[in-house]
Amino acid sequence: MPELPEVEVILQGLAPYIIGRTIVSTWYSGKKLRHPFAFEQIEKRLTGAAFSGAERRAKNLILQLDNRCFLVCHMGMTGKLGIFTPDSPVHKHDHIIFTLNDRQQVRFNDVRRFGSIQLFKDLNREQLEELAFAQLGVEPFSPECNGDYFFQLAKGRSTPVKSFLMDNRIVVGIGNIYANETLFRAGIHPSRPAGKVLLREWKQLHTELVQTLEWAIECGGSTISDFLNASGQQGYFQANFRVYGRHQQKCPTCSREIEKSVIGGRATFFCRGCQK
DNA sequence: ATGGCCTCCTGTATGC
DNA sequence: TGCATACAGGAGGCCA
Repeated sequence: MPELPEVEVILQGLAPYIIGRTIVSTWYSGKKLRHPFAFEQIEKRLTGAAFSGAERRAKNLILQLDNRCFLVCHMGMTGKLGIFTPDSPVHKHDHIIFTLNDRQQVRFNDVRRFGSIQLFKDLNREQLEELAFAQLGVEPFSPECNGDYFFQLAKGRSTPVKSFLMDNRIVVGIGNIYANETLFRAGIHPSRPAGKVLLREWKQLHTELVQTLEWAIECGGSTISDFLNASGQQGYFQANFRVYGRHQQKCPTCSREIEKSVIGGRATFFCRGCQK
């Protein structure tokens, strides 16, 4: 589910509800998540602490507390963070609930449990970056992410350009949906070796990438099966998909049939006519 | 170093 | 209707 736009949408929806609020109590289902949930430590360190900031890094949501602690939330495939009132029924796959001093609750729900919430303590933002995110590539919206950057890193690489785009050591936040959509919009065939993509094509691809991600955020993200924002609403960028999930349908540009293949074990959609 | 495959987990869709 | 199987948005680990 959540790629960069969806995480951004959750962030924007969540932040106004939590900033300045204090954690009163924490509940944990006890079920195993992608990374162990340090329940006892979190209860001990965060009870009484207030949220002082919230930001997105790659597909992580970083929630900053006012006592040199951070909660790093990753949604995995099916994770959701939402705001609930205490009387709304607990869902089957709710795993973590923070109750705040205004009685509202932040609930982490994750059917497949590929997501996680991790505690980082006794450090500042800079140290968190080194500790948790040192291996990550550039943010798509940052100035250092541009056509030249892609071109330089892709030199000599035979990996398909789609896999290259989804490699978070290169650039973060791009999952299967936005890799498919961006490559279509840039006119680049997903299985082309990354090293064979020309500089001008990388520049075009970068432009399309930024525009697609921005547009998706404005649309509230993409809801394929179960993405919901922090208020429980669906996104509608899926209405603007041009290739993702549209195999055997006509290409919106040239009317050829959109094809489906598998690259790096992931469903891949493309138009042979428009993407070279 | 690189690229490809597998796995964690549950729910849903598909085919027999 | 029931059952088996494939597949789904992420990402890290393993192996060649």
